[in-house]
Amino acid sequence: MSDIQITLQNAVAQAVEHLYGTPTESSKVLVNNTPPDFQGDYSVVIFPFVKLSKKSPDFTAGEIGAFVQEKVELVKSWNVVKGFLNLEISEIYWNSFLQSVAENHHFGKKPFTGRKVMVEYSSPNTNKPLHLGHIRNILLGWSCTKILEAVGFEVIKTQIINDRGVAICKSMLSWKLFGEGKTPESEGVKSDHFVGDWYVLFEQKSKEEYEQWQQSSIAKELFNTRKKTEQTEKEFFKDFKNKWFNEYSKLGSEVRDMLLKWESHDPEVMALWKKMNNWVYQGFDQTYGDLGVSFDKLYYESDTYLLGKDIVEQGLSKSVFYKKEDGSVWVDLTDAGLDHKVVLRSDGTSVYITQDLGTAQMRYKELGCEQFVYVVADEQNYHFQVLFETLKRLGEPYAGGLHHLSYGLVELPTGRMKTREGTVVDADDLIAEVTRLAKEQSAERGEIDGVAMAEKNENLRRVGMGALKFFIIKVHPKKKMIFNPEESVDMQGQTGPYIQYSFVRINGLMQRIEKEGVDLSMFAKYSDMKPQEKELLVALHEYPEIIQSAADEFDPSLIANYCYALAKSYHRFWHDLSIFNAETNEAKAFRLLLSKAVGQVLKSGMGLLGIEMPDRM
RNA sequence: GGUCCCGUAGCUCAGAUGGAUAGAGCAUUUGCCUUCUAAGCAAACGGUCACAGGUUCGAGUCCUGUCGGGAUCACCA
Repeated sequence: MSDIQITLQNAVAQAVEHLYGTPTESSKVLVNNTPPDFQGDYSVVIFPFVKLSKKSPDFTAGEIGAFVQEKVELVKSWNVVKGFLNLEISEIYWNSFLQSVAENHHFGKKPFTGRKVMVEYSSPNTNKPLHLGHIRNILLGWSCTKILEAVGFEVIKTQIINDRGVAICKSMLSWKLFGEGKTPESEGVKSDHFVGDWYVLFEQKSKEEYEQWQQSSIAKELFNTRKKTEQTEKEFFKDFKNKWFNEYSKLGSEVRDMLLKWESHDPEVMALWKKMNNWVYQGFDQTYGDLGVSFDKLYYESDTYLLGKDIVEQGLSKSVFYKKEDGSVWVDLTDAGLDHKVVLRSDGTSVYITQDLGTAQMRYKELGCEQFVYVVADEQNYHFQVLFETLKRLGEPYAGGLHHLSYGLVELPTGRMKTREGTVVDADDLIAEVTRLAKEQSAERGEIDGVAMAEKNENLRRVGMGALKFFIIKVHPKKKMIFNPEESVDMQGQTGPYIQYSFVRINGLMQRIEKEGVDLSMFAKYSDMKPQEKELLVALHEYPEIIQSAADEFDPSLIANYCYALAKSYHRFWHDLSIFNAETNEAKAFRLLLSKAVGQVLKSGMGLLGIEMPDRM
């Protein structure tokens, strides 16, 4: 609710009490924006008061309208349509509002409140490069950090790196067996892709080994004795794959051996592990840089995977957890609609959730945040429900401030991306592709042919990335997304470049103001406001509320849709009205000031999405 | 089977706390650059808001059920 809407709510509530003698809670009064086809700026829904007035909706609206106009100076006029009271706000209000926006680069943002939140928005595995799914995760999370900052939080941006386990051992073993000492430099391959390639090779070699093994007499015998009725050989071996890898595979046993050596800190394995992970980090850094994101604090699973044992002890002593005869420890969450869940294995080792419990506690002690946001795909909804509920029962002080920003998976028109089928959309490829597209389209237009190469490249990089980022962020996080690599991302219509283009138009005006030294102070004498101008003012007016709801709901798509709507209104305004050649000097000043304000808000809003504005395009 | 999420135009998506005739973009068709950048503007076409009940002055929005799609229910991470 904006200040003016609250004023109107209060006035209506007063009117109802005064006219019909029944006190009404002002927050219950509905004050919406008036739809474009009607005259007025804000509309009050009158139906709820009809019971009190015992008169017709339109008559009631008239009585309330007269009272409100009397009471609130800023209400210039009112009219009634079918039970809706439409109120028009005076130019004085809009003019002073416009001036305050144009003068304030932080319009819509709140000052620092002293509150602190941690956002974990990337959790990559170190055995392969980042892909489109990671991009959605990272962009949503990054935008979320910007939005939380805008409402006054100090935000600690973190990533947890899954740098240990079977997966990275596969890459390591594969390189050790077949690598012949090759390096990313020697092969001229981006270093995280280099590591990923060895992982892929491992899977390939393992598949070959499995196929060969299926011909052995042991395999034939297993098939004949254990197959289910009607099961073909192919089906049987498909199901058997994990068991084979764990019990019969030579590569499988070598990987497990390597994992054990890693756990016992074998120097040779540790050296190899560090070497390969460093290659991956180098590659990740470049991709993060291209995406324009950064972190304040890094967590490595190799440091945290043993955490959580003491929290299990605490849980047992508080009787939040219970122990079975075999020594495993459990939590019973059935009364919260969840299930029984293991928190410690019978052999005393951690499971995934043990680690998360421990990490949460450690972070709280270390960072002192009151809120924690985890940006993780919706596959893990259940896990986070269990995690949060468990922390709550343990009485952790931050338990009320935990939030899982859950988002839907990115899918291809053919379904989920699959490494095995080679349908994974690689992050670096995609970034290169959108940049190429932006350059191609710019060349077709020829608008900035004369601009210096470096400046041109930077502008077009922003356009390409703007297209990609907007494409992803405009969709509500919890919805799954379809991405068609054939069509890639658009640059026309409801897109990032569309919004950037409206900014570029404004930027052109601002440069001209500077060159020609236009005096904007006479804007306040402009009184004949056009609908296209009012529409922009109303939109600007909503910006602070939009940021607040985006923060409350952890939903950057609200900002994206807002920016699009604002840009759309601006394009219409630009088309319909002359700005520099306006009818009067007052109109010219007003439109230029309005343009300036719109430009600032667009830049600010897109900044909350992690999208930079080009100067020219 | 239990729990959760989704179902809006041919396609991709908007539709705060229930409010006025359900909106954009893409695609298709058609207009608009001697005037501030046409990555733009305007128009046409396109809908039983999955279906059936219910709540009420009013339901795409809330409740119940049905049907479709997805996720998850490991001493995996």
